[in-house]
Amino acid sequence: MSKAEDTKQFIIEVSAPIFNKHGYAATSISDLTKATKLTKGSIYGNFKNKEELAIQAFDYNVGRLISDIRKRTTKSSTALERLFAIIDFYKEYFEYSKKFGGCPVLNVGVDANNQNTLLLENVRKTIKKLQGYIAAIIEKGIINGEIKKEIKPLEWAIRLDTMIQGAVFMTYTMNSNLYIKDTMKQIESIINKELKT
Amino acid sequence: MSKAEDTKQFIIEVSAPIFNKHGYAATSISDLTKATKLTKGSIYGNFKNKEELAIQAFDYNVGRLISDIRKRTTKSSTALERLFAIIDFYKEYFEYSKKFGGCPVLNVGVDANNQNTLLLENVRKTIKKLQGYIAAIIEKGIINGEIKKEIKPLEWAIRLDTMIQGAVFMTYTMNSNLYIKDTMKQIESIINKELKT
DNA sequence: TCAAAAATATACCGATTGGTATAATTATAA
DNA sequence: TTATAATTATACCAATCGGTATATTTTTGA
Repeated sequence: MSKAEDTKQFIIEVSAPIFNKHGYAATSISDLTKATKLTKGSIYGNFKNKEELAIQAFDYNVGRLISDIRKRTTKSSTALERLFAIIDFYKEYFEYSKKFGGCPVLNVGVDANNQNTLLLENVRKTIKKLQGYIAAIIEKGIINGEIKKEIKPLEWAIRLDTMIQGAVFMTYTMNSNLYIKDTMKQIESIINKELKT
Repeated sequence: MSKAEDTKQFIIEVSAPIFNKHGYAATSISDLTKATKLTKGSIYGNFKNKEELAIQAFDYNVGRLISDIRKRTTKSSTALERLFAIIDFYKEYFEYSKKFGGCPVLNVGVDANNQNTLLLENVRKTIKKLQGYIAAIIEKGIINGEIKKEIKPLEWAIRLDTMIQGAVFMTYTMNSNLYIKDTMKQIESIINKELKT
């Protein structure tokens, strides 16, 4: 990586939690020059404008997030174990996601709505990717005979993802881990009662 | 109501959906003077500053929301019917909440986090009020013998509310009613299977 | 080593921000 | 009806906004 690519990556990494925490409109370029100790020239030399940087910052955040989820799940071999690995991951998500400045899917999803089409489109892609990933695990479970064959993979992936996002919102807004912890227990119970063969 | 009180109320009503849709930072005073066709003097004559107006706008939105939920639920007499009335209310929430500029609890909850303490505090009060309201219905259901006596009212009220908020987030972010509709069916199933005597 | 190229810093742009002082207008109560 | 008070409009403030032109510095490859 050249010096310039280093700088570009550095700007993204420093900007990502700031954008995520404060939102697009409430993050000024001067917030970013202060945090990076670089100047406007440096930032605008590496990014066309504020929007492009915000998008790359979001992509950086969700890239790390999805990579970490994959790492955790692929440690397990069976589909059910992988599902429970995702649940376990989200049990610690309140602490984990603080380094991003909060949940990027939730924050940018709400922030970009009615405000920034490109950012919103990237959030939607991320959600679909996550749901597709969970659906694939469920599908594998059905093939392996771990999960009931009448279960519709994507339908249940969406259902679980929706519950998780609700828990993340409540936990951050109320500043209490209670919501995530309880929801994850609830999901475990649902998997055992309704999905498991 | 005096002429001045009329103006104040008018400013709140016009500003409320704008703040909710675009967020606190992304809403400028000039956005509000354009929408109200009033001037800065008029707005600052009625409100101390932007924050005070944003808080009153939020309170106006959630006031209407909670009032409408109460109206719907008190039509029914039994606890179970009231729970299902709330579920039915949220089935139409995507269309219903558009007049607010989206869900005020979700939008302001995310927007105010790490940004505006007073607004966030009002969101928390609203969430607690809603959860308390649902818990009271469940409690009544237990007393009436409609709901299993081992059910913990507030625990389940929080659980249902968390699922609802997740569905609202997903529906708005993905611009699809699918999420709310499916989650409400899921909640109906949970009530029938786990809460009902 | 050194010149060309790339990256970063500086200085500036017009526009807009939230907010205020004051002038003009309107409502209110005697 | 009229004087007073309250409200709304106008004109302005310094600060900040996103962005750019250009000067300076640093990196790169021959």
